Amino acid sequence: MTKINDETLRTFVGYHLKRSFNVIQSDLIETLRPFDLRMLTYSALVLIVDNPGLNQSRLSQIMDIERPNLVVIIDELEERELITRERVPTDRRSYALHPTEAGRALYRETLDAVTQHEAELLSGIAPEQLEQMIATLKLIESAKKGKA
Amino acid sequence: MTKINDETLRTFVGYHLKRSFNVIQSDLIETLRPFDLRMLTYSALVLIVDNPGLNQSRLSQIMDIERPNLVVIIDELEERELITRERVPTDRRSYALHPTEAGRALYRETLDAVTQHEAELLSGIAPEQLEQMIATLKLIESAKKGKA
DNA sequence: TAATATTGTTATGCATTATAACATAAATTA
DNA sequence: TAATTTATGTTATAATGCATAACAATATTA
Repeated sequence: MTKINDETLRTFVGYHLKRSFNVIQSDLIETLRPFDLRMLTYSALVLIVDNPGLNQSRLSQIMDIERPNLVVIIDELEERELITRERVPTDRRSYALHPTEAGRALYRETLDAVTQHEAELLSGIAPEQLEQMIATLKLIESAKKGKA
Repeated sequence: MTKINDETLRTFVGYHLKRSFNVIQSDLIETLRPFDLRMLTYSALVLIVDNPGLNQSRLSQIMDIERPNLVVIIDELEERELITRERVPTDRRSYALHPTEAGRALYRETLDAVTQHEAELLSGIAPEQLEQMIATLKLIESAKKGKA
């Protein structure tokens, strides 16, 4: 059971990002399981509650997924009566997405659960250290190259 | 074109991790494309070159993927004659994975390319700041809960 | 009005990840 | 030693994630 050498990969920031994200993702998946939500459906619900009336195009942009892939997510949320699709009078191509009362209730429940779980997972790390990391992560995020 | 509010999601460390990782991942995918390598096949190649003789079980552990999923990756690397599978005399169940000379050559080429691309992508960020972030990411990584 | 662009959708394919079941071989136990 | 259990690699299968092409309906632009 000799230890494996991953020092070469450790020279990459992306490797560290992926491995630490995996840890948080695993925890999040377990946290959301009792609510029968996956990461993407959860993100969509949160964004719809916080931005009532937005349409699917805008939502897919902020979520960084393609429009076709969002359709099934919205289908599921609508099927579960957590959100509604409403025709927009001024642009009859698009739907305005709104949360239902049940959607807002689930939002509150899950927000508490997710917040608590992440806080517990990261409880050994100083808040200022996390804040500083987030600042750096934002810099990386804004380093994005044009996708064309 | 009103701006979307994602402040709620921004309260989660995981959200920042995912978004910044997406940026690095996109860049990495483009960097590896000319070599006809994907992230997983690349990681496997690097780990095999750096740990010649390891078996698939150990490799799947460090790569955080299931054994069955590693098989196709190893198949591809072997098919391209970048690595070899050799029966281990002392344990005839497992294969010792070794890089070929072509595998080592590709390793050197890609390592240069990936290193340069990541450095360029992150050139606007102070190295000390990145180091500090990596230290925090390691803490998160080690916060992993038992998967049972 | 005619041409072009946008929104949401369907269909499709590929990559990633997880699980069950299995053959072979090794390790453990009775 | 014999029987049981465990480990390794494999196949098959399924769920999810993600990307592209093509389309109908509608809006915008030329």
